[in-house]
Amino acid sequence: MDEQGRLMQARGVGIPGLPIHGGPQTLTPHPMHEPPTDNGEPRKQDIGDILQQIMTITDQSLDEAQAKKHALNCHRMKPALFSVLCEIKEKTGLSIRNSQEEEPVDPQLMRLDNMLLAEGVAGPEKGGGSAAAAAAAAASGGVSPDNSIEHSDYRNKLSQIRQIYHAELEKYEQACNEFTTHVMNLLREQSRTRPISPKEIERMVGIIHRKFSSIQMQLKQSTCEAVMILRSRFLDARRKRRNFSKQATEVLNEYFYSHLSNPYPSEEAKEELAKKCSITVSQVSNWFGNKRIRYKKNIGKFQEEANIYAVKTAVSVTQGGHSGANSPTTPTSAGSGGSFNLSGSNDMFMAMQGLNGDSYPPSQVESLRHTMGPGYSDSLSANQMYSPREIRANGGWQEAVTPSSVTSPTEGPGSVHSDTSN
DNA sequence: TCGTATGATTGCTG
DNA sequence: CAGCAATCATACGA
Repeated sequence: MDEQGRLMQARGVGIPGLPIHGGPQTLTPHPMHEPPTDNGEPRKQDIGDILQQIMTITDQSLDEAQAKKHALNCHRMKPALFSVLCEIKEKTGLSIRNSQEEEPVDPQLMRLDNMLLAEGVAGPEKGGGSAAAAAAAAASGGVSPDNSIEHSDYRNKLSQIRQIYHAELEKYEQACNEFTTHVMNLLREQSRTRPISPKEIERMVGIIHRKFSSIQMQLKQSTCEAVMILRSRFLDARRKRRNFSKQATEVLNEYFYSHLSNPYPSEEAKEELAKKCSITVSQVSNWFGNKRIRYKKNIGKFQEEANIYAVKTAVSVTQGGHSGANSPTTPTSAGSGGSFNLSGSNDMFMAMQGLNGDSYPPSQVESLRHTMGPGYSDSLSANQMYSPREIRANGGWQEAVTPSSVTSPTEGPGSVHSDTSN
C-alpha cells in the first residue's frame, strides 16, 4: 500500500470537524498553489496565530482547550495546514517505514518461556508442578520417609509462584490492552488535527506491546529466579541431608564388610547397590568413599560393626544363600561364577577373625581357598569385579588396613591370593 | 544444647 | 575421572 493512500485515509479521519466551506472536497494537495490572497501578510499572520494557539493549547484548562480545539478545527486555514502536514508526513514517513522490521524472537525470552513451561509454571496446570517435584526428588535421590512432605511443600510453593505469575501476567495484559485502547483513542482524536496513518497507529501499538512484553520478560525472569531458588533449596541435599534408610545402610555395610579386602565396588556393583538401596550411584560412591576413610581412620571403632556383618554374611552363606543376595554381583561376574563369591568369602573370613578374637591359621585359610575349586586363580585374573582403578587403589587400602586384626595375614600386599594381585 | 554420626562437597592427586 | 582427605552441614541421640 502506498503512503499516499494511507495518508488519504488518515485525512478522512480528520474531516468531520471541518466546516462546510473548507471540506476535503475543496482541499487541494498543494495548498501553496492556492490562488494567493490579495495580501500575503495576513495569511502569514493567520498561520502564526494558529501555531501559537496550538503551542499554548496544553497550558490551558481542559474546557478552554476543548473549545480552542474546536475553534481550530473550524478554522478556515485548517484544510490547508492539514494538507501541508500530510505532505511533510509523506516525506518523513518513508524514513520510519522500514525502521521497524519484524524482529526475531528474543532467544532469552524463549529460554525463559521454555523453563517456565518445563517447571509447570507457564502452560497448562500439571498438578501444581508435581512432575517437576518428582523430577527434583529423583535428582536428589532421596527416599526419605518425609519425602512426600517435601514434595507437597515444593508443590505448594511452586503453585504459589504459578498463581502470582499468572495474576501478574493477567494484570500486565489488561494494562496493556487498556493502554493500547487509550492510545488508539488518543491517536484517533489527534488524527482530527494531524494526519495519522493506520500504519502509524499499528506501529504505536507495536511499541506499546513491546514495552509491555519487556515488562513481562522481567516478570518471567523473576519468576524463573524464584523457581530456581525454590529448586535449589529443595534439591540442596547438603542442606537437607537425610540419613539413608536402615535397610540401605545394611546393604551397603554388608557389601563393605564382605569385601573388606577390597571395598571398591565396580560401576555395575554400584548400580546394583544403588538400585537395592534406592539411592543414586554417586551416593553409593560417596558412601564407600566415606566408609573407607572412616574405617581406615578408626578400625577399632568399626570392629564390632565388622563382626556383626561378618556373622550376617556367614549366616547367609551357610544357609545356602548366594552371597550375591547381599552382595550385588555384576553382569560380568555373575556369569563367570565364583570370582565374586570367592572374594566375598575371603573377606568374610577376614571379618570372622575379628569375630572370635583370633585369626585363622594361614594354612586353614589356604585350605578353605582350595575348596573354592580349581582354577579360581584364573577366574580371579579375569575378575572384572574391580576396575583397574580400584586395583590400584586397593594396594593403598590393603597397606592401610593390613595391620588390623580384622585383616587376614594372608591378605597382605603382594599376597598371591589377593583378589587383585593379578 | 552438645557431641557424635553421617551424607555431601571440595580440592588435590595420579 | 575415581579415589583420598579434609571439611561442611545437617541429623540424631543423650
